[in-house]
Parts: sequence; C-alpha cells; structure tokens
Amino acid sequence: MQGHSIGALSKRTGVKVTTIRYYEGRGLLPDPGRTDRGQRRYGDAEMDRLSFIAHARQLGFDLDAVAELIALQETPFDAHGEAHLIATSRLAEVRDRIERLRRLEGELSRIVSACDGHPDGQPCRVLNALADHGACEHEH
Amino acid sequence: MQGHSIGALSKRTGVKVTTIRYYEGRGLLPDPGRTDRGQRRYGDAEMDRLSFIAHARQLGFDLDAVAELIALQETPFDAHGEAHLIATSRLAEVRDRIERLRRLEGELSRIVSACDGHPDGQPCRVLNALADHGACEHEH
DNA sequence: CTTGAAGCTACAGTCACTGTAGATCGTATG
DNA sequence: CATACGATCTACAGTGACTGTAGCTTCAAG
Repeated sequence: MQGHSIGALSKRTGVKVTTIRYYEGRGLLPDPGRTDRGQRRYGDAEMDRLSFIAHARQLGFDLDAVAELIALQETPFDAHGEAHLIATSRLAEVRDRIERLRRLEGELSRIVSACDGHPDGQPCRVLNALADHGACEHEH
Repeated sequence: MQGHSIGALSKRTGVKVTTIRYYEGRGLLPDPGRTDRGQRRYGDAEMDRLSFIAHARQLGFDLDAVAELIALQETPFDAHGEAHLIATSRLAEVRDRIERLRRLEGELSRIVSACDGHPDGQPCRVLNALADHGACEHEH
C-alpha cells in the first residue's frame, strides 16, 4: 500500500506521532485514508500541510491562528489583507516578548553577578536580590 | 480585626485573588489566619512572601523553582551555591529564548515585508512564505 | 513463526492559572 | 434597622497544546 505511515510522517516533519493525531482531532489535518486494517496512510499533500502547521507553530502562531491561515490558503480570494494582518500582529507580539525578555536578562545577570566573586563566608545576595523588587532597573 | 484582606493583598501585589488562593493550595503561601467568620487575614510577612513569588514568576521561574528558592530562604546555611545555580541556569534559559525569538523576529519581518508595497492584484506572498520553510534563513 | 516495534483508541495528567456557581459576609447608605 | 451591592468563601470545570498511560492489534524482519 502506498502512502506514508504516521511514523514516517513524524520522522520527516519532526512532529510527534501523538501530536499528529492530536492535530487531526483538532481538525487541523483531514481524516487520512486508512489501510484495510485501520492504520493511517498519508499522501504528500498531508505532509505539506503538516509542515506548514509545524512551521507556523515554530513562529509562535497558536493553533487557532494556524487554522485561520489554513482556511485563508484554501479560499485565497482577498486572503492577502488578513494573512498580512495576522503575521503583522504576531510580529508585534514577538518584538514585545523580546523586549521583556531583555529586561529580564538584565535583571537576572545583575543578580547573578552580584554573587560572583563575593568573599567566602559572606551571605549570598541572590536571594536578597530576588526578594528586593525595588532594586530592579525597570518596573514590571 | 487587623490584617489585610485577600483583596487588599491582591491590589498591593498585583496578584489576582484567585491566584493567591491557588498559591496557598500549592503550599507556596502558608495558611493565613482567618476572621471568626472564615475570611483570610494577612500580615506583612505574607505580603513580602507574595511579592517575592510574584517577582520570581516575572523573572521566569516556575512554581517549583519558586518553592525551592523559598525553602532556601528559610534554611540559609549554604544556600548560596544552590540559589546561584538556579539563577544561573535560568539566565542561560532566558538568553536562549531571546536568541530563538530574534531568529523568529527576523523571519516574520521578512515575511511581512515581502508583502508590503507589492503591486495590487498580485498574489500575496505571506502564505507562501509561511508554507516555505526552506526559505528560512536559519533552521529551527 | 516469533518477536519486537509501530500503530490503534480512549482517557488522565501537565502547568499555571482562570472562570463559574452558588452561598455567605461586610459595609455604606436610606 | 433594612437593604443592596461588592467582596469573599468553597469546590470544581475549563484552558492550550500537548504528553503519558493502559491495553489492545498489526506489521515487518529474521
């Protein structure tokens, strides 16, 4: 029987077998064909679809957004504006997350370095620094 | 009766009422005193503890890590090395997350800008760009 | 033919909350 | 003092995106 097994699909796309079945349950992947004994068999179209999902997930789109994008792909009239909008707002989110993480990095590295090379036998400052929010360079 | 109500605590720390009760259930906050009618009343020590938790959470520590840090605070002998270790590994995680988000930002902005100013009536490239993992500048 | 890997379904568990229902409590105003 | 309204209580279900488990059946290699 031709077609990829679920395990083959998993290996090729890097998406776990259980996750593939989960996507199917969520309606992100169509019901695949089955062998006469009930095992799933996939064609290349399903492979592409799964790769698309995996890629979008790695870009931080949640499953609802992915479903929207798939729907846009399937009715491509005027899809441009909406897809653009979705991608743009995702970009803004990502930039915001980076900004917040950068502040966080600064604070953590300040905490850690307050500890490096402090004299033996002196109390540690890490716990104090964590407790002392007022010492943060930025509010959050 | 003196002491802060759960709502007052919530306002002062920015932690939601339901979340405070959740932390109590998780053992991160001690059972507070109650009024004779059963409402929680908190003292300043509990306020400080809650602020500590909130702060550590904002720094990306998960609740188990927070519980560890609290335990370290309460038995401060030799706490230094462990707290330092926890904070250091958190810092490494944060740096890694920033790095991955930066790649993601690059890819998303490439996708979005591929669309800006494209001639009217031309098909949108956003969907293609999302589908085409091979065009990514970095693998992920 | 046997064995072990891969597949199947169905459901519970994860994390850190959030939301809901339905009851009780506290307090400000008429 | 009565009433109304917000705050609080418990207990439990739901979220997102999976992951893990139990207990089967099926497939492919030796």
